[in-house]
Amino acid sequence: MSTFQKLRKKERETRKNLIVDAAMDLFGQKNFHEIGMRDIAQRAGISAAAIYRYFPSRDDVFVEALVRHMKVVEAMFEKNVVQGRTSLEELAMGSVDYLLENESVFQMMGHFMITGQIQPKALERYNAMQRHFLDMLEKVNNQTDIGSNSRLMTHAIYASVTGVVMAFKNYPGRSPEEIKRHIHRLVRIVSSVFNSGQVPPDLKDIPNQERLNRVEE
Amino acid sequence: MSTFQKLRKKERETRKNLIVDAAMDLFGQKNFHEIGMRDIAQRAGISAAAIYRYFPSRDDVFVEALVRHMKVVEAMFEKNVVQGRTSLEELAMGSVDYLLENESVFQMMGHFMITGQIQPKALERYNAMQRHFLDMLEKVNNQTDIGSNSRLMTHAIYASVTGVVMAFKNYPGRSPEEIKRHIHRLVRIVSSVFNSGQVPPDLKDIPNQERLNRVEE
Amino acid sequence: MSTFQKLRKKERETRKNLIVDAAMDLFGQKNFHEIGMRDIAQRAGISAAAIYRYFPSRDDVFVEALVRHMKVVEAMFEKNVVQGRTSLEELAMGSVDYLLENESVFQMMGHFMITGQIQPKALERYNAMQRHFLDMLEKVNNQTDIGSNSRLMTHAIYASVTGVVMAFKNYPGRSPEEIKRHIHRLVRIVSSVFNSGQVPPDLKDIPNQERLNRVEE
Amino acid sequence: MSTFQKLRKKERETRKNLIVDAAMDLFGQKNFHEIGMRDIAQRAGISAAAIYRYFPSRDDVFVEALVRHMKVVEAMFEKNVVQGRTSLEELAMGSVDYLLENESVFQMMGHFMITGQIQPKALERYNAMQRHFLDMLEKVNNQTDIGSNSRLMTHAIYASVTGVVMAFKNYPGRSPEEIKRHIHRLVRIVSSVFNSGQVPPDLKDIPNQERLNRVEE
DNA sequence: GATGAATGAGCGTTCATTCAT
DNA sequence: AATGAATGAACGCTCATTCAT
Repeated sequence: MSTFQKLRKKERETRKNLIVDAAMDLFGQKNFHEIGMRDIAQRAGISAAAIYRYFPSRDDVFVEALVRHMKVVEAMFEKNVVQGRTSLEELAMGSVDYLLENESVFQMMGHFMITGQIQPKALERYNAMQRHFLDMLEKVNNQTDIGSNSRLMTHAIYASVTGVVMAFKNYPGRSPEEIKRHIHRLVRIVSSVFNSGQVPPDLKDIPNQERLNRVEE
Repeated sequence: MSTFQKLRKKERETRKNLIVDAAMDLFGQKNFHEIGMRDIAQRAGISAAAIYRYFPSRDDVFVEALVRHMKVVEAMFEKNVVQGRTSLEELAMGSVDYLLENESVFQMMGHFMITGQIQPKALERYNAMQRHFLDMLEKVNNQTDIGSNSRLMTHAIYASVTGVVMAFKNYPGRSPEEIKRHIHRLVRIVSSVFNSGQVPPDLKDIPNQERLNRVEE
Repeated sequence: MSTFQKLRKKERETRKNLIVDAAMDLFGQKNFHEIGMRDIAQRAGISAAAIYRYFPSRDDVFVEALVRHMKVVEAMFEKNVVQGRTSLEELAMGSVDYLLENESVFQMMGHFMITGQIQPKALERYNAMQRHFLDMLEKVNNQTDIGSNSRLMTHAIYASVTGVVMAFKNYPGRSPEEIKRHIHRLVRIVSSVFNSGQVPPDLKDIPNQERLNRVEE
Repeated sequence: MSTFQKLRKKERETRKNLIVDAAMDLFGQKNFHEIGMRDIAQRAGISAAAIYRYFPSRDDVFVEALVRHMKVVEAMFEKNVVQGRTSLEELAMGSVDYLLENESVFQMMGHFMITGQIQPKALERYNAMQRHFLDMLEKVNNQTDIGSNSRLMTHAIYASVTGVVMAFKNYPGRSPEEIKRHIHRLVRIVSSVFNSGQVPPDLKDIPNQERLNRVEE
């Protein structure tokens, strides 16, 4: 590839970033379905039509935005998890803080969880990320041997921590600081009970036929 | 208030109910965002314009509908809770099933939780309802004395159960039956660990100044 | 139906007419595909959205416009044709004059002839009208017994007269009067040659198998 | 003009041809209105913007393409016409077949005939071409001396043949083969009646003042 | 001379909301 | 009180055309 072409490509990448950034900004302010192409365009300082030079459709802009964030979160923990230097609480707390500090990611996650409406292409990417995150969580979880079905426990922990943010992030009438402190407390409680609590005996291991079409993969 | 006025008011209340009933019905059929004023009007057998005699905007109709749904859930447990005949798991499982069976209630809850965009008046109603639900949960929780800050624990449980539904209700590529089974398993795990797990000592009681502006009310 | 309802219906019909009239006016100025809903709306003095209260889609507006004109033309000749008081030239000349005086009908006919793109519903109506017109023409034609396949001759005459208008109606650089005079001359020539000319022997009658799937019906 | 300039001009002509060729090719594949600048550009292997170096607007490209097509038709007959070896029927049939086989040529002709909207410069080209075609037709017509105003007759024949294609090319519900057969029959009828039919006496010769501003030129 | 980028205007259609009756 | 009518604003998207490089 010629230097000229490289420059072109880089420039193009830069512009894509501009658009995605604009979309992410807006996600922090409005509901997914309230964000129009014109909004994104205005925010990015270009015309709505110009977006279509970089993304084939509206959905693709959002998919790209989501994927970028996922990569950031993954990278945040990857190293420590692999080296076994992370506790469940630490991982949970880190994820929670990221969501608290990145309104748009929170919004996007929520949107996809709630509506379930997601393009196949986007779905694939989203799933891959979620699976990877669950893998990390499971690895950490396994270090604290609790002698029970680890994937199921992982799901429960994942859901609980997610739920803490979902349920209280926008708790009305409280300042961001109060909310953060409250969520932190709840995360510690959740981490603690999952570390020390007991699991129903029949859920310590999932029956075989259920494993075959496990929910998690 | 004259008898005449009373009659007026009652009639008005009846018509409001008709509209809300229509909205609630539609909740079971379509995505919350896909329900238009015309849909509600048609279902209620009136004109779209007439709805505005009773509700100032579309959102208000929906909030009202949501609140009614939640009252249904509360009523489901009220009696047993008061008589001390309900376990944490039972309460959690019942709530979860209701959300699973009422797609749009789930969607609206999520909508309010995630966007945080809700009109003050509607917010008040929503909060009152949520507080009442948390009260019930706390009452049940207190029956199992775990010697720790019960309101905080209640929040943690509430968040965890909520999170289980949020995170896995739309888990892609699974049938509703598989999802229901999976969520049930997770709810049992959550209930169990919260019943038997240990809480960090410093969170067993919240410092006084925090109590003063408690998050929950 | 109550008087009130009748009034409503009539009023509604009036408004529909307003819209159709606007569409027909525009047909005289622009190409079919250049006429937008906003154009029609502006011409009719209403908003674009209002049109959708009376017609389910853009196409339906045009279909309605076309059908109305057809009915007018049919009615023009019906009586005289039935009573056998019309000559070929008279019929041809009348049709031609109608097309010359109703630019929009000319445009619509041309549009449908050329693009062939027409909704099934509209197609059906258009065909019915054309068939009826050809029937009238054939009846007139048969009065002048020329001892040849009359339907085929009818098609040839119909096409020729149509072609005279198509080919010269917009002949550039001529005044409407000049054009009208010229077209009239050509119509007389066409009528005359068809009345007196000879038809190829093998086309005096169409072979049977061809009749079975005759083009004309 | 310098050699350098000549080369320039020739090169320019070559590129114009490339573009027009592309447009002509596309005529065979899509509806005239569906062909965009990008389509033409892609086909020609250049950028859309580059077309504007050679043609001021989209319409100009199309007019040029149309004119070229017509030149092809003229060339088809030129030689035989000059040598007096062509009959009216042969000429008509050849033209008709060309239109049947080149859908978009037919569409564009119709487009110009019906809308009458055409830029002056393009109009000039179109007219010149049409005049030339009428000249050929007249020459053939004159070989069969019918003792009448030949230009008027030529117009009538031209219009009739054109009309046959217009009226039946898109006759709905018929296969292209059926349509072709039918049109051929009609062309033969038209040719025959014009060869043998009688013309109204007063049209055998056009009055002088009319000749002065004859319609045909 | 040629191109990638950009854009304004436009498309048909929907919908919550307002208002005269 | 209730309604039919009306509308402005918005939707995602396309396209001929312009322009800096």
